[in-house]
Parts: sequence; C-alpha cells; structure tokens
Amino acid sequence: MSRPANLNFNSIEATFNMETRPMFSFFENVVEEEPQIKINHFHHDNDHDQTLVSKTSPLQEMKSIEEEDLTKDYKQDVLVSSAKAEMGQVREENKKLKHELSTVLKDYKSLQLHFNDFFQQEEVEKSAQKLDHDQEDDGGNELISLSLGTFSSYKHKNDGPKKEDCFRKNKQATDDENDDQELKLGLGCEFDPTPTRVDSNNVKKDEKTQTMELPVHGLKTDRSDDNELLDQIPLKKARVSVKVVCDAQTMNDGCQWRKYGQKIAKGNPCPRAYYRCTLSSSCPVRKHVQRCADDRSVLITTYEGTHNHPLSVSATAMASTTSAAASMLKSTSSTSQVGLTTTGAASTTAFSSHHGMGYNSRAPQYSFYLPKTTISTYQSHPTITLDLTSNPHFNTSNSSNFIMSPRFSSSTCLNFSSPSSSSSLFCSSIESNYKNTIPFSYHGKQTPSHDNFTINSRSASQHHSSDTIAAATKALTSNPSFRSALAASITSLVRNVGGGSKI
DNA sequence: CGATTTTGACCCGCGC
DNA sequence: GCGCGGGTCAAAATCG
Repeated sequence: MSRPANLNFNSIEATFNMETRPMFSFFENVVEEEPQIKINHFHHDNDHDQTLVSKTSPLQEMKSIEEEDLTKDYKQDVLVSSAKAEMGQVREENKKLKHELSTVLKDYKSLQLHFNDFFQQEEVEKSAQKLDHDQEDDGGNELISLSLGTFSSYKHKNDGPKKEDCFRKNKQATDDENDDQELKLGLGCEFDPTPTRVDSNNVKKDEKTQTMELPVHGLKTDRSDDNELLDQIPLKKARVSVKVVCDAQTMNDGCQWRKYGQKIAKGNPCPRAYYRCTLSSSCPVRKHVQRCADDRSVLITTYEGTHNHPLSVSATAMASTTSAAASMLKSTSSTSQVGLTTTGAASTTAFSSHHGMGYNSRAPQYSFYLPKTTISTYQSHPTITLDLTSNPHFNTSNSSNFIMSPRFSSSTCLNFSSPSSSSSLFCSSIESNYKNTIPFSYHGKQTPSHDNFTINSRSASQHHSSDTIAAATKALTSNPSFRSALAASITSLVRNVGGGSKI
C-alpha cells in the first residue's frame, strides 16, 4: 500500500539528483530509512503469527493505515525540506555563476583592450612600411586598410586627378530610376556620409592639425615627428555616414528623429536638415541629412553620437553597426594614414560634389579611397562613410560583374540583418547572407590602393548590391579593429539583452 | 493641445 | 580681428 508512494518518492529523488546531487545526502538518508519502517512492521507480523500476515485483522488494518498516514506525512515533510534545500543551493549556484560571469566579462574586456593596443602598434608599423612601399610604387594595394590616423606623411599629390576621374565616372554611373519611397535600412546602424576630402592646398597645414585623438580611446598616431603635434590636437566626435539612393526625405533607420534645424550648406543647393533622436530626451545622437548636389536621388545621412537608451530591433542593428564603425575609427586613429592621397582643388571639388556635402573648403580634407567605404576627417570629425550607391571602380574596369542597373525600387529594403536574428550586426549578418561575394580582389588585385573604401549598393540589381555590400563588408571586417569594435557592440547587445533592456 | 516642423537669429570655430 | 560657414536655439507655424 505504501509501495506506490515509495516509488514516486524515489523517482523524485532521482530527478533531483540529476541536477543537484550534493544537496541530497540528507535526502538519501531519509529514503533509505523509510523502508526500514516497513521492514520492522512486517517482521513484527512474521514473528507473532504468519497466518495473520495473509489475513489481517481489522485492528491490524487500522494500525497499518495509521502508519501509512504517518509515512505519507513524513515523506511530504521530507519533500518540502529537500525542495527548500535545493532552492537554497540553486541560489548559491546562481550567485557563483554570476560572479564567474562578471569575472569572465572583466577578463574579456581586459583582453580586448590589450588586443586593440597590440593591433594598433602593429598597424602603425605596417603602415609605416606600407607607406614607404607606396611611395616607391604607386600600384594597387593588396590589402584594404581602414587605418585612420595621422595623414601628415602621405605625400602623393599626384593622386588627385585620378580621384577626380573616379568621382566623375561614379557620377555618370549613377543613373536614375524612380524610387519614391523610403529606403529602409534594417541594419540598425546608421551611417552618414560625411566624406573626407583631400585638398592638396591644405595638406601641409593639415599635417599639423590632423590628429585622431578620439573621444573614447584617445588613441594617438605617431608616424613622424610632425605627429607629435598632431597627437595633441583633439578631434571631435566620430561620425558615420551612409549614402543611399532614396527619394524619401529621410531613410528609415528605426529611430525616431525630430528636426531641429535646416541649413543651406556651401557648395550644395540642397538644404541640410538636422535631426536629433527623440526616443530619449537625453539622447545625444544627432544626424543630418542632405541630398547629393550632383544626384538628388542620393541621400547622405551622417550620424553622430551613441544612443543612451534601448532601441528597436532595426534601430539597434543600425546603431550597433554605427557604433562599431565609430569604434573602428577610434581604434584606428592611432594608425598611420595608409594610402592617403592628396589631390588638387579640382579633385576636392569633385569629391565634395559627389558626396553632396558642401564642406567647408578650408576644412582639412583627407580621403581613403578604397572602394565603397571612406574614412575621413572633416572639421576634426573622424568620419566613416558607407557608400551604398554605385561604385565607379567596378564598373569602369569590368562591367560584367557590376552592371549599372536600376536603383532600388520603392520596396527596396537593405536589410542587413538575417531574418532569424533581428539584432544581427553588419558584419556577421552580411557575411552569413552573402557568402558568395565578390571580393575586393575583383580587379586582379585584392584591393585597390586607394584610400577611400566605399560600400556601394546602388549597383543595378539588388543582387549586385548585395554582392557589393558583401564585398565591402568583407573588406571592412577584415580589419581587426573593426572586428573588435563589432565584438564590443555584440557584447553590449548581449549585455542589454541579459539586462532585460528592449532591443 | 501636444508634438513636430519651419525659419531666422545666434554662437562658435576656423582661416585669412 | 574679421568674415565665413557649420551647427544650434527658439519662437512661430503647422499638423494630427
């Protein structure tokens, strides 16, 4: 009669033991003790009259029932006490796990900082070597360098006309089609086009003024004696720009913005609108949107700052990517300006007109001209530009793979996030989504030797766009600093998720 | 009626 | 020091 209860009891014990064995030493003793009660009971019966065992009297039956009740109560007490003990132990384990997790996070941060420092030092050395090599041979580089740092030592002033040609070609390549709706960037990170330009007239001056001392890491560059001066000149907040073909007033980046100003920038008849994030009253993030002077369909959005509040899925992705890019800017600030070229005023004009930013001509203008992504400084603002429009380089050299085609349709959605992971980041998601991408070695050399690195998605079909974006992403993510920055963003994301913050 | 946009004025940094 | 230009402020206008 007590047998079924006993079986349940043991099964419960077995279940508990699977999870927290140590705490059941007490429990196990109890379990072993209980059968002894029954054994004594039966022994008692056997000792006095075995016939009564098979045929129990009413008195014996009552006694058996009482003992059974006592046994059930005892079991319940044991269960309750064991459950309490188990909960207590689980709490202890949770505490320990939390402590271990915090320790791991600390170690991770520390390692990441050390890695960044190490990489930056290495990058400085490599860039110095590469600079020497470039000065000897102006041929194409085989590596994409997103290094951002002192530009002082780069002396290639003959590169200007080349850049100008590239821009003009790019401009010609951007032919139109109608898109009337918002271009939606599901990426969660926002980039804005604050292109950097190279002004040969300002180069010498800028050699002394262009230093990438960034807010976060305060990294400095030191490739030459001149850089000592540069290091002491702080730069303003890092910016991330995105160029997209979009007929809407602004592109939908998942955030909520409030317009607080509008200006007609010099050199561009299109007004520049200033927005600030309204998701939080204290959010410091701002952006300005401007259309390209040469191609009104190109929308240039520049983001500045970091959100200090939870974001929606799409906004998080965009913000994370932006943050990663900004971190890359900061982390690479100490590296040399590999591939930095200087151009004449004409090229500067071409560049600025191409980007439609109408920058101050007096501002220092530096340009990394690798295809699709641009790292630059404008008015002391380190800026990384992702050009999601067409890329002249590919088209001019080989049209078979990059055919200029219709722009994004109204339904175009540049969703860099994989469907399964809403908060996926620029790099990981793109790499996963577009594995068969055209690498930057497309032209026979892995990467152009230009300084600007432009992401171009405007190429005709979305397929080509995807390939181009993927290629650009690949190049971007090939930069360890960018990776580490992404890792930091991912860590931040994970932390936010763990903390229950909304994403 | 609150939120958002518009728009002229103002501030500030930079170059001359 | 002055002028230019980018960026921001704030009152008025507009919108939902």
